[in-house]
Amino acid sequence: MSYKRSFLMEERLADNRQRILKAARALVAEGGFNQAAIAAVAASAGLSAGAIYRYFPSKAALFVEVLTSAIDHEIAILQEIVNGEGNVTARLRACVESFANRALEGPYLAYAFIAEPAEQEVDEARLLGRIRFGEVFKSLLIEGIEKGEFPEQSVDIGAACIVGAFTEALIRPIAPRARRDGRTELVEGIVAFCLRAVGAKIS
Amino acid sequence: MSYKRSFLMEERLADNRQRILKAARALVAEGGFNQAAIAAVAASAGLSAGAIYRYFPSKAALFVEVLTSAIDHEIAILQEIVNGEGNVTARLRACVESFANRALEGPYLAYAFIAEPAEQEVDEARLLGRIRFGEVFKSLLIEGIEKGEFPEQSVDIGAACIVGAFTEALIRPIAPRARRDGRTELVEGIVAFCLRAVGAKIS
DNA sequence: TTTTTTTGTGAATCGCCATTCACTTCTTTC
DNA sequence: GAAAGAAGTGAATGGCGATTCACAAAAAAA
Repeated sequence: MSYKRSFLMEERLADNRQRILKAARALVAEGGFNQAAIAAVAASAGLSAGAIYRYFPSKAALFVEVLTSAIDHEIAILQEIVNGEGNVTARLRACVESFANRALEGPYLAYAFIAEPAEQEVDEARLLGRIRFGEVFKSLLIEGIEKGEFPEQSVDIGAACIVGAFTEALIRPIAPRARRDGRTELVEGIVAFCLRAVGAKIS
Repeated sequence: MSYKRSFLMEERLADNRQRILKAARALVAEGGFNQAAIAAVAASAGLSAGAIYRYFPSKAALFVEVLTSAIDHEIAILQEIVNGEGNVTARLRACVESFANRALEGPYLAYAFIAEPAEQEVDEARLLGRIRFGEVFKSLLIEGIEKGEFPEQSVDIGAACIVGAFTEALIRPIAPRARRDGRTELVEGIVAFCLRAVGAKIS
């Protein structure tokens, strides 16, 4: 009667799904969303174009998942830092540094995830991601103010500004095909900006 | 022999061109680049689709011009402030305020100009615009440091961060269709953030 | 093994718009 | 006013790539 997938089958399917996601991410990483046509993703994942649609309802859905899972990962890393040791200022610094360094690691990927135009849905996912990043910083700001490390200030706006600030500063060297020298200075500059901006004592 | 356009004819042509630009801007303002198909622009300008191509080589070129001229206008306003009276801190504040207020005035337009996905060329123009905005702030930063109003700092990075910060903070309430209450607070929050960030004395 | 259900294939379809172009209408020249 | 040139029209074209679909291969049920 009813069809029951064997365990191996289950696994193979799950594996296919993962391979599709991985292929998509890789293509985005090397050429942005443009390079990542369904046909290309399929080929790179060793499947046919049609098969993709057994795993994802649409191209947009696929890329939303690619983006979202990347963001999840990123957020997890930041969250770990936030929950870690040290005073708030140090942790804020660590967050910005960490994010910036990883972004500069894989330029195109970061560009695509931060700024490259894509379909509506992907864009919405991106906005959501930014908001989530904002939340992380917001929690730091709140803690910092509570502990007297930062002066009273609007945490919502501050959080958004921080995200915007380092995001923008990162995109410039990333976007076209800029060199990566001065990377340390860049990251340090961004960190300094953000720390001053929140009113941290030591800059 | 050779055809010479009468003065009236010249004028009518120039007028058409302007009308096309205006129509395009209006469409973008009300529905983003998506709403602004060539056919729609043409209709709205009282011309046929084909006619557009007598004035602009391509859709991209048209929108690049729309965007660029809007940016020019914006830059001119900021430049005026920069060249004006008062200490650097005050002028920086005025720039941010002025920009933010205008952006909140016409939400969709600002969104389109700051963030909405569009064709490659338009995007490049947008990046260029951001850089130009950056230059304006950079000049303020340099002056501020010279005059001792701001501490020593990386002006390039700082300028980029400022643009990113207020841009991001503006987009959140703008992007979907947010309310405009708390506008004053928003603008004030952004200004405060930026002033602290550059290390201005009074915040 | 045969039947049924699921998964995979990839060429054909389809939608979407910018762009073109054969033609009409208006301007200028003679 | 007629001829020649320019501007305007809008339906047809063209390209692109996501999505579908008729069919094939593979897996589970019988």
